Amino acid sequence: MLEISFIRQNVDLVRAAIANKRLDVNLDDLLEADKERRDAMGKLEAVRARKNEIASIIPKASKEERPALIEEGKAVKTQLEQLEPGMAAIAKRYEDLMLRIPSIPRPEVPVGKGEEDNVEIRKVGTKREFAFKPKDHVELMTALKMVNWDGPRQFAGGRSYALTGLGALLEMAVTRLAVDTLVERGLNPVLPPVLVRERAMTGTGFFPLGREEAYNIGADDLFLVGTSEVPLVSLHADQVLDAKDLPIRYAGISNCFRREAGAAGKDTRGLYRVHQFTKVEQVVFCVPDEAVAEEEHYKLLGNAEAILAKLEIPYRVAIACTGEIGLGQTRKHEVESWMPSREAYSETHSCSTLGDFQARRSNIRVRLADGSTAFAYTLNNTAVASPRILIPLLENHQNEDGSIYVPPALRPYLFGREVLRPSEAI
RNA sequence: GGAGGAGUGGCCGAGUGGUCUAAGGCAGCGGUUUUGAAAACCGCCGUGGGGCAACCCACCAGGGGUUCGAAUCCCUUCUCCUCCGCCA
Repeated sequence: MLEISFIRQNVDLVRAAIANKRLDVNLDDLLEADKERRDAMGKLEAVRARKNEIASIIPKASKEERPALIEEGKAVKTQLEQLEPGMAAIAKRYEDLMLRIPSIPRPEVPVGKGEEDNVEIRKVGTKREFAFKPKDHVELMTALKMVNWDGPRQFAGGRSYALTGLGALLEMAVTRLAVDTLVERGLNPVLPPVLVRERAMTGTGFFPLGREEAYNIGADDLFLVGTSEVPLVSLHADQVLDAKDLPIRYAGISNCFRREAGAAGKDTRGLYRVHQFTKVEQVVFCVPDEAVAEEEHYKLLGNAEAILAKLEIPYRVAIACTGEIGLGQTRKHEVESWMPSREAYSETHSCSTLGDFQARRSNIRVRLADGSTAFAYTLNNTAVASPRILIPLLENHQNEDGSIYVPPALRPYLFGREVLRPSEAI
């Protein structure tokens, strides 16, 4: 969410952000609603002022004066009752529009429409040249008995799966490797709730635009989160943080649930795009200072890269163009891991700065050194998301016989195994 | 799930229908004093909105109601505490 006075004073900037982020909200509607709201508020407040005035005069008035004042008070009350529903409707329209106004992308973000306009920053590691025909993760995992495909798709629906045996251990291994790496780097691990109220979804910017993407537990008015960013940011909703305690850095570990509503029929093979997955997510709260936020942003990116290095996965880093960054994001880097079966670098991590966009919606403030308050800045980045990360891990580390090389960093979490072999599958 | 109690500014806390325009304390900010710091003293000090300004409006967990007037009374939702029940 942006500040309305900022929007009024920077109409062109906001208009450009809407166009560049390819959103369809109409800024003129908002400006009109704002004008209407202020006009209506002026009228309403004048009546309320009179109401308050009468209420304060009555106790001091003589017995003779009172009846007339009470009569006027009643009239004023009737007037208020007539004005208030209109005011509520105007305010509702204004608020609905405000929730759809994006944050302003930072200057370094390239203007563009889609993925093809993202700008590659660097490639790390070298794509492996196979001396044999590499298998994809579906074949590899099936041979290693790492996954049960058919059962879940029958009883739980499309895009469902069950990780079994070494598959289950491997997901826990990459998860634990990521958590341990982050804890060593000063992040505080959190196992948060994944079932949340609407306020948390709106407060973090996923609603109203992403409503179709979330599972709704209708009977209890709760939603399953698509990322632990939602509960982690909400952890400090309605709080005033002390600047001395910042930055706060969390490592959230959770299951994530996504309906993939706009992706019907897309990436249906294997474990690339699924409805439920496990993710370790980094979330940071810092003071509202662009330089500090930038430093934190690159630290988060560095943490993700350190994990990929331990997993020995080749990847590239790109800065996402305006058309590819979300409503609240002011800057986003994607980390894309090399996936041999897709013959492409595909997204496994997403590192974002949101400025005070989420903090305004969630009412997260900071008390600064001079005693004043301001909205905090928030940032987040994936550390590891599984099973998607298993795709580059298994495909890049496969041997001709279908066995899998285990990078040393992962071995302590896999009973010391250096190789996973189909013949030893559990 | 049942019964009872509670929710007031960054924090603690007073306030049971009318100068509440929310006491007081702590914390914070500015100053005096000091070699420096602490202490003491003086001043400032909730958030948001409207207005050039004087000033006005809203907010006492959320929503609704009663009243000329609500932090205060009523209904409802949420959260916390105590006890009981059920359950991992």
